[in-house]
Amino acid sequence: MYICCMEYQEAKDKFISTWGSLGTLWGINKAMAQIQALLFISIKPLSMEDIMAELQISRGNTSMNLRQLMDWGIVTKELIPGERKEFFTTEKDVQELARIIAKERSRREIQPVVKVLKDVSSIKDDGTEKTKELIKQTKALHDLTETADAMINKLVNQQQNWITKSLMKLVK
Amino acid sequence: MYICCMEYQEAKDKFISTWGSLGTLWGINKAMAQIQALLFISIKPLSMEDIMAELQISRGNTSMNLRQLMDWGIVTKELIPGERKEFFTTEKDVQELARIIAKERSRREIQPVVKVLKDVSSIKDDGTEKTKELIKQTKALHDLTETADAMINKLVNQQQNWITKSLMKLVK
DNA sequence: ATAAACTTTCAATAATTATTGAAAGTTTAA
DNA sequence: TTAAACTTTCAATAATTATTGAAAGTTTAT
Repeated sequence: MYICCMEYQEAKDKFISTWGSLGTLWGINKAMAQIQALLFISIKPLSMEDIMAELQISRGNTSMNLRQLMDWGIVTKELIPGERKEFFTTEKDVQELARIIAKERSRREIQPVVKVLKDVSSIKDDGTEKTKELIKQTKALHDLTETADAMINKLVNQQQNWITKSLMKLVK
Repeated sequence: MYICCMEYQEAKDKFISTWGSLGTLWGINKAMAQIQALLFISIKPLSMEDIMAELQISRGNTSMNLRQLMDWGIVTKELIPGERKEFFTTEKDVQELARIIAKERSRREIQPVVKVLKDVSSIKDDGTEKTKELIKQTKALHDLTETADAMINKLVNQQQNWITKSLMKLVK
């Protein structure tokens, strides 16, 4: 029994810490990613106490990061009848999770950059070579960023269905 | 003429600082992203002095970040005949840039995570519900991450040719 | 071999970002 | 209304990450 639990615990810890450090990749901080990871593999909603105890983080930290996860739309409060405490769950479907994250990142980070690129690439061409280069390169970046963003959103919006599978074949 | 140059300078500064703060999105720091941005819109190779002066950063900082950009394969040294100094250029084609960045990020960050997810999802199923959940969820994440990574790499590897265009239509 | 011109390294410092914990705020039960 | 149970806020602090600058290293020209 000891062996069994060690195995589970070890795998769990490894998952949570890895997912936590991956946080930067999808633009969130360590604690936020770890809380999400913990909820993601939990078989029931967790309270703030549970999260604090599992991840060894303070009440304030837990509260603030849960709030952010809720702002992202990844975590939701769960009211359990007869319980005074609040409980939390995360979206369990990876497809839906990916969809939400892609949409939020696009809105928060990519769209503002696309706008700047558009503005910069729209300055008046005064005929100098450096201005021409600035316009040309920012325009290229604008088009690429917009296209990539659109494609990721489209892809992520598909259910894991025949479309994705056909695309995989086509792209291969 | 003053107006003209202000316009250019303003647009340039805006581009460099925006691209710099976007750095986190593709996993590099501000100075690194700014150096790359500066080179990206420059009409000729720049020396370390040029970069230091333009971005107002120290010699050491410039040196270290140029080195990292070279490690990424985004920036290359240019030897100019008769010049003692080293000059630098960045990849100017956005498609190629995207290809390099996607490949490097995949190698540096995504692959290690895929490996952990694979390991974690491969632990022995001891029959408990929590273990089953851990295995199920990390497996789902593994598949998603691997698929997404593969697709991004594939997409980014295409030249902006008929394939990409057909995909866009299909996915729309 | 020497010195000038240049680049790299790295310990010290600064800037930024994350975390804590206790006080203030809120909700519920009695 | 009060007090207990709980959550949020936020100034202080800790941890992390970026930046500096000067010393050490390298290359080239003479």
